[in-house]
Amino acid sequence: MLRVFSALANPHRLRIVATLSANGRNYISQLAREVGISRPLLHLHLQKLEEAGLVTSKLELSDDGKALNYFEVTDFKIVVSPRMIETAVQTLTADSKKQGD
Amino acid sequence: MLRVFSALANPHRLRIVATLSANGRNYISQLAREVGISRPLLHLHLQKLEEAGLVTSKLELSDDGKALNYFEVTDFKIVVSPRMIETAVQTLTADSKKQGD
DNA sequence: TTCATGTGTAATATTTTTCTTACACATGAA
DNA sequence: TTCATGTGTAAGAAAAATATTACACATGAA
Repeated sequence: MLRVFSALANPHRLRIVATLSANGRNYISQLAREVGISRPLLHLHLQKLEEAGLVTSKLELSDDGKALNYFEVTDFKIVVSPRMIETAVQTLTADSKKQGD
Repeated sequence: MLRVFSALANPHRLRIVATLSANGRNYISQLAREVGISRPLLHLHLQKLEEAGLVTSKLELSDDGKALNYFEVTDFKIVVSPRMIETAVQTLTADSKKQGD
């Protein structure tokens, strides 16, 4: 939960999710051009989104032999409310860092 | 929106919301003791939660004359989905920092 | 007056996140 | 082979978030 909120607490990552949702699945290099950020940076953001379970990736071979890593958004639907947070907090560890979705 | 996600992207703040939701309104010093963090730090976190609209504060005079700043959670209910994020992203400014709820 | 309680905030670490730059490796086409 | 395209990641700089410490101020009770 904390991991999900952290993933969404960044303008680039919100745009990435929005773009993937609007335009459908895409591979890193192409998506980087569309979103307007560098590939290594996008790679980092996609990693966080994937760890949060908001996107998934699948490595595919293109016709001309390139290995393309395709990303797409998952069908998440999270209702955030005080009660929901009460429940979610119980899953936080003592050192309260990131952890199991 | 970004502001809300950022506010929730922290274990202390999640606990603060959960505590206020479970135990009802409370003033800073008392809440600091319950949550187990310093008062200045709690003050900072409450500020972020209030800017995000997740809690509200009200200054009150106690019977013995002390000025107590009471906080309570708002009745927020936010449904987070890819489509919702598509919409929310449109409200991001070019320099994409925090901004109007 | 002094103590215990409450309020707020400024200045300074400290820690995390974010971002850039550079490297290494692979494939098909020219 | 060289070029254009794709992949990944490591190292360090830069920026932002987090946390501590210390200060200032107020009130009622002892």
